[in-house]
Amino acid sequence: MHCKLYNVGIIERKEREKAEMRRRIVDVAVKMIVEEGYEKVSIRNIADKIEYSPATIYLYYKDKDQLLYDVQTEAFATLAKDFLQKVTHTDPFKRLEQLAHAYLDFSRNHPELYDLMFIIKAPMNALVEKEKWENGDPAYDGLYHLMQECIDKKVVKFKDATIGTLSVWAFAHGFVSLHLRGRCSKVSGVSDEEMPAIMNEAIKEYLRMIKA
Amino acid sequence: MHCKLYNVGIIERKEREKAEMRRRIVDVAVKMIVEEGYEKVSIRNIADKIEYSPATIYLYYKDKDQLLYDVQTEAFATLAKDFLQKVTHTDPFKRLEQLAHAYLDFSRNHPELYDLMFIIKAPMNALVEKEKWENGDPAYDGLYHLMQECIDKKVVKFKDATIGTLSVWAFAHGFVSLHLRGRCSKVSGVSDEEMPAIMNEAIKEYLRMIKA
DNA sequence: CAAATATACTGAACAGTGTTTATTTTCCAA
DNA sequence: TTGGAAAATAAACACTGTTCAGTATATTTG
Repeated sequence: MHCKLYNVGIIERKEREKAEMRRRIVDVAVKMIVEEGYEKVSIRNIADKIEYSPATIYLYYKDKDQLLYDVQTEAFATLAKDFLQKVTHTDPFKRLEQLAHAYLDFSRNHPELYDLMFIIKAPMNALVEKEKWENGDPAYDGLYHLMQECIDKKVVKFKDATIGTLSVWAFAHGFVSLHLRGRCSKVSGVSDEEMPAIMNEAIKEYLRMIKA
Repeated sequence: MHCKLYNVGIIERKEREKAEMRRRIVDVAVKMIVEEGYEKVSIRNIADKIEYSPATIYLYYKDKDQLLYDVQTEAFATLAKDFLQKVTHTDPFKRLEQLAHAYLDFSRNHPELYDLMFIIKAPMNALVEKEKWENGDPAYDGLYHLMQECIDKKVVKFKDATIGTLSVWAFAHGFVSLHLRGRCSKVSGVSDEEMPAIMNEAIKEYLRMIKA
């Protein structure tokens, strides 16, 4: 007769080992994405580096999208760390300025991670029939509450926090993504070298304009 | 002795045929990208539809990136048509408003083309060691000159046309691309259905803010 | 401890991708 | 008609994500 297999201690250890394996997979994927670029991240390359067969990856992740979702989680964690360290001011509008510049800095320091977080489709495929994007939510929420505070204290022109939040985000993301995907330089004499300076200038001007 | 091969008429016909083949390739690629999505566009699928072998494509295009660059050219041509039809006002600021809304409309009517034009990396790889992005240039130039006119007539707050142009473009593109790549819905209760309305609202508010 | 079974892992294959090369077919000029 | 240039292709190469049958390892049971 088939009955209780494995005692509780072993089950716990197996779960721990499963989690550890997933960690190893995600860690090596993050390393590869940062050091060699997103395009070099393949199941086979990951398998090579952790010294397992490619098929083994599929015992820990349903597909590559799910794996990349966990890599994205990691990327958002490093962004959160940046924010926590750099967004310190007590004045809400100054905090908004710090946040915007921290966002731009992150995109420059970790362009491949930024790509995975905000541009690449793959990790979002892991969200089908899920209603929340847990990875992006904390960052969005942080900006949203900051925006709400700015509205409450009447330091910005926005009336609606959602529109204010999305507007600031879209403005920054628009610049970053056009630049990352090579659409800015090579149009009418805007070179790649001058882009960071122009972006900073534009963001400053935008913040000046939304200021109440 | 080896001497003048092919008379002039035949050479001309051959060149015409070469151009016609490229047309067929690009046309079918555009059709596929619109009807089946960018991901379904492969050299083999294109070859199937034009009834040639995959290797033949490489007699007319160095690689897929070069092919996609020509598809992008086509996409920009349809955007230009939209602009020409919809951006008609004599007042420069109203023309700016028309342009912004035409841009958003285009992204909704042709999301896959928008992707190829402004997000996907591949077509830009065709530009290595080229200093100008001929595809994007006319659209950028149009907005730039419009912006310059707005600045000259003091109907916008911008002082620098480059920053003004890039700012408006980045703002619109930021919204469109975040939405297209599924980053907007599924964050803190912003659903996919309400996004177009929010985007219109945000653009209107932005234009109000840049107005002098 | 040995046998039975549940779990972990992998080699090999499948179906795709972009691209190259050797070979064949088609076309044109002498 | 024949020699040679040009055009087209079949087949292969080196990748990709993914699946599955079969092997190896762990763990529980008799």
